[in-house]
Amino acid sequence: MIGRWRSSALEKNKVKVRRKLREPRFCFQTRSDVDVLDDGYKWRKYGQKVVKNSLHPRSYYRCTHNNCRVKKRVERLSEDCRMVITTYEGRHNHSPCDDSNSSENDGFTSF
DNA sequence: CGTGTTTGACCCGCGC
DNA sequence: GCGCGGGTCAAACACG
Repeated sequence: MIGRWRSSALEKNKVKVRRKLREPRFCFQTRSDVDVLDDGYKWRKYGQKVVKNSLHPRSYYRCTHNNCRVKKRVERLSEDCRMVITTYEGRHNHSPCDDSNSSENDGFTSF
């Protein structure tokens, strides 16, 4: 069976994983021809799944930062292919164009 | 050579 | 208790 032995760290590391995901989710509806809107952050696609609500596949993006675990969910409307729903999950702990002047853990901790 | 993208499989929570 | 829907990860491939 040459499948996927994902049991690497899954054997006994079942603890602590899959937390509550309590981060607030910001949903934005944008009418654009492109799926991903460059808002200043870099996103890396980590999955794609088709849902019943939409006849189109949903794309899952993640911030490619070191200390940023913000997730972005891009869904397309079945009635309007040009309309995409961008759902931001979590909060960025760095500036959009992070370089030198980074806000880092400054005010986001209050959240 | 490195990073990003793509796809399939696996896991968990909820509904019936 | 079982089935289904939804979400995540990891390995391979393509492009810069």
